[in-house]
Amino acid sequence: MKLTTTSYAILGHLALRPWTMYELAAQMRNNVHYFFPRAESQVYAEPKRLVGHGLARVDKESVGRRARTIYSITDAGRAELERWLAERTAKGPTLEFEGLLRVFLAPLSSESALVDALNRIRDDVSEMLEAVDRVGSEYVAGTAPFQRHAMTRSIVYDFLASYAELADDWARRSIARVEAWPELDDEARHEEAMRIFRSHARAARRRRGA
Amino acid sequence: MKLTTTSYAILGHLALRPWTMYELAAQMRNNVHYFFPRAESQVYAEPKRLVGHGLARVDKESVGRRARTIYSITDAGRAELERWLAERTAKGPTLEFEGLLRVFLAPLSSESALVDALNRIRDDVSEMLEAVDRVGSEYVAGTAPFQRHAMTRSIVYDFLASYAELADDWARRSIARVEAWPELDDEARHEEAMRIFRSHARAARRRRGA
DNA sequence: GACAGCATGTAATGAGTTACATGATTAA
DNA sequence: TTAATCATGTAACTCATTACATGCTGTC
Repeated sequence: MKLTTTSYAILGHLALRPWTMYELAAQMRNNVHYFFPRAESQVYAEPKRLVGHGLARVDKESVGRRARTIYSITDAGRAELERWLAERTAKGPTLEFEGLLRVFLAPLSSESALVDALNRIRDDVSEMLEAVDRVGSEYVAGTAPFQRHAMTRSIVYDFLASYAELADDWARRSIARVEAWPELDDEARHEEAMRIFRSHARAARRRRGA
Repeated sequence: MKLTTTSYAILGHLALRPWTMYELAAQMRNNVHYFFPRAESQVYAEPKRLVGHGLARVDKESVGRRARTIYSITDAGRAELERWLAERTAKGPTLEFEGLLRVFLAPLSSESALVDALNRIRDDVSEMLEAVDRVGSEYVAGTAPFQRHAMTRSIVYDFLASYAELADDWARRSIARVEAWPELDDEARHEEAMRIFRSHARAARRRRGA
């Protein structure tokens, strides 16, 4: 029985309540999408495997002539999920960031391409910023679907919101830096870059001290 | 001719200077690993495809009886790379974060499992923090292999360092929050969570105002 | 009568990973 | 002479993605 992390993501959702795959796909899109993105086709495929392993159960219902399939967790599923949650995390966080690769390779192209890449990043981040904000205001209003889990959700939310804010702030200040380059000579530009390296080095020292 | 982003990552490195794949693998491990992670086997496979497309060239050298294969970019490769760099970025940044999924599902397990997951995250992040710090001090010392690209590299570095600092700060404060839970009643815990949501909502409003 | 949203998939493909294998060189 | 590092891959696999395809239901 080989389950993937995706399997446990779905199984975990089934432990919260039963879902149709359509609902679950929507839920994943709103909630875990920013730290565990999966294609919809996966969301539809996984539960069948879970059923095959006896970890989930299917119930057929219908709305008029349209069928809907409701999946719920079984006792075996709950046990397996608990086992997994007690396990040590397999993989550290990974980031995949094509835009940053373009910044990295920017000396090979033009400054305008660099600014374009940074602006494109801002567009992508602004979507995340909005999504995060939407979820946040649901919790503040007390209307979130899992309001009773507000404490743990606030931890996840704190990360996601901080991350999105950081990405946007970084892109903004970087665009400003690049736009200031034409006014600086080589020496001044280099010195300005060194300020960045040094400020993070200072932060690292503070961290080690604490 | 279908090239992947990985192809362009390699091609971009070849545009900086010729490399053996061994050197390049090491370079990727130190530099782009945190925003564009790829298995070593990929790094060895890609250049052959590039050669097949006429974008790179191989030269055989030898150190004693040991062969080394040096890859360099061709004019066609440089042109193709320029074309790609002018193109609009295909994919936004994505994060894959199993640890955060465990936090998300924490209500299904124990508080100690939650703290374990957060501590595991800190371990993973501390590696990144060290790696970033190592690279940063090379630039500060003026001994970095691509010192002449310090300006653009400082942009990439700024993101990576900020990100690692954020992740560590977040994990720390979250552990502290969870550890304070036993001293609070339900009401107080909920209120404490709401403070998090509200503080990011305030940040969002400021952002919209600006 | 049309369109947005509900609901569920399949087929083809592929990019990338894991695990392994091999051997030369150099510094301790 | 042992270990680290230089150097280069292959084979098998698998997880996941892209791109459809289909049809019902409720609402404007």
